[in-house]
Amino acid sequence: MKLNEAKQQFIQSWGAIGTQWGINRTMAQIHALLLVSADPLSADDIMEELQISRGNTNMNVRELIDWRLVEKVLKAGERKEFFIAEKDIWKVAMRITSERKRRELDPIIKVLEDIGEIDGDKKDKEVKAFTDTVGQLQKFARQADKAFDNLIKADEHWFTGTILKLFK
Amino acid sequence: MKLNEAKQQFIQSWGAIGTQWGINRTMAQIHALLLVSADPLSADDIMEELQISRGNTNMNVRELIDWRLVEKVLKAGERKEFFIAEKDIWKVAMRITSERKRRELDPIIKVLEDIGEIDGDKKDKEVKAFTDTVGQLQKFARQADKAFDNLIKADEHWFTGTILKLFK
DNA sequence: TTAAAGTTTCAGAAAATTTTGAAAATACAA
DNA sequence: TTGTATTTTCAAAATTTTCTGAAACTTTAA
Repeated sequence: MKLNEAKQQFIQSWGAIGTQWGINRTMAQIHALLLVSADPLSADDIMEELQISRGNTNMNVRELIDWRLVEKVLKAGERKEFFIAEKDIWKVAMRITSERKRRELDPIIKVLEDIGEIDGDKKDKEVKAFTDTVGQLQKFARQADKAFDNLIKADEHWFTGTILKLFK
Repeated sequence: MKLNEAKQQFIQSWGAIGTQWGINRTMAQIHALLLVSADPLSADDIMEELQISRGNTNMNVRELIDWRLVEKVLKAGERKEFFIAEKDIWKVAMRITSERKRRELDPIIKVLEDIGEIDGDKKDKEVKAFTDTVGQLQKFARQADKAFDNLIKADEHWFTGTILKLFK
């Protein structure tokens, strides 16, 4: 398989997978493109490569920067901005994990707390079914929350250089 | 907070979260409704409660059954079908995990294998950038694949009754 | 300053996804 | 069988999400 063909397939697949996980196709494609590019790309490069508009490019690059998956770099003597992706896949996974945790898990825990305590007869089977499920979810969500925190913390500190490298 | 109000909020939140993870809103809402219902519900019950059409109900219940999160139950003397959700959140998490693994991770690994070996000069920095990233992703995906397999296997066997219960 | 290069914004258009509802299919009782 | 209750299907409609492109804005060099 030729490089360009393989690149193209990677970009398309990454886009499709992103879609299934609630990430917009273009954002995933830009990410894929930057992940496999040797050098920083400009907005024009991305537009050209993916055949998308300037507005779309700008919005999704900004979103990727928000997620700390991509950053701006400047080239000496060039007025344009260029973009580069974090290439260490472990770091990428960590950033996505911590970002989704912050944006989604934390709010879930809040909702579960709000609705966990309800008025009404605790003997009523409808009440019981509700509080049982919500209680289980609370426990589960808190456990997951802690687990992710530890994972992220561990990665940001000492572990990084030693034990976790075994898994890379 | 009253039971019905809390139930309603749970259903809405679950739907919103589902959307962010690429699961359609109605599917998540039906799941939420069944999770907090004491008794099995019929298609009519679900339609009534969520104010959705019969077709929509049917499609999404079928999908939930596909995911092994919901099952049909029959009531003696009733011609209608009723539905009930798996209520053990640990099992729910396992099923979602193994289903997404099967549907998504496995195909990713296949794509990465297909595109991992490309023609061309391995000294070329474009080629190198591509194969490096794809190689890292392959390693990562395989590691994740194994980890999930072990988790699922462990849960299906001996562990279930003993060690893992500590985390519930 | 001015103007050219580059970036951002956002209303409307396009595309993708979800939902409806009625017809067809199926299951069951008499 | 036949008739009725129930479930399933799927084309079209509604909704949601994404994308475009041109105007507004910003930055920089001269």
